[in-house]
Amino acid sequence: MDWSFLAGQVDEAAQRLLGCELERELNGEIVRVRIVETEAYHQTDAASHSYKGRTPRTDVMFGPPGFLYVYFTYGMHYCMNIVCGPEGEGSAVLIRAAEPREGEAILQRNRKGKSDAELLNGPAKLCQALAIDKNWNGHDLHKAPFKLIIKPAPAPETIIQTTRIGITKAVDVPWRFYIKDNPYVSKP
DNA sequence: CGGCAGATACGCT
DNA sequence: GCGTATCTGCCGT
Repeated sequence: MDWSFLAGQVDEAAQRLLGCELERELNGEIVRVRIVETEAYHQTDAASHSYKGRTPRTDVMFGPPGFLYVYFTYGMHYCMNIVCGPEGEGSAVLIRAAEPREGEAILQRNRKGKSDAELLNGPAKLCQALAIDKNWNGHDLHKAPFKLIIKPAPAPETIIQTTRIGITKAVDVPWRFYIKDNPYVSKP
């Protein structure tokens, strides 16, 4: 697979990831979801974990695209990022929400019986639904076993660009992107 | 349905 | 110590 579509500017990569599918294998069963909401984080951006430089925690963000940066927050939640941008630059795209495409029953089981629009409409919910935890931090998506793969897709119809959610620094940077009128977005 | 409190552990000061 | 790229349950409309 060619990862060059994520190697440019991180805000462009965040938009290219919209519409792409994530396919997850769980106990031999397939779960497939479509990304509908993303946020970009860059090392020159005070809201980014990479802002304070390369540390053991943020190291993977400075690597090449196609790796996962999974962090733990609020004492109980995981959030999943896809490392983007050129190697050496600390940038990644947070996957904030997705739309169920296949294996909805499995998502529901992982999400305490929630269904449809409440399965994947938030970064920590998405990780819970797809069973992504700290063991996935630093994971190389290029390599087998492919229990998680990403399938590129053409750009969706209309992309809305706005400010990011839940941050206290660089609050005006408009690096949140989502598919217009999509009911699976975390917060329209 | 909107607002608020509480949960809870880790990285960094 | 402190702040956090969040979610849930509980309260009131």
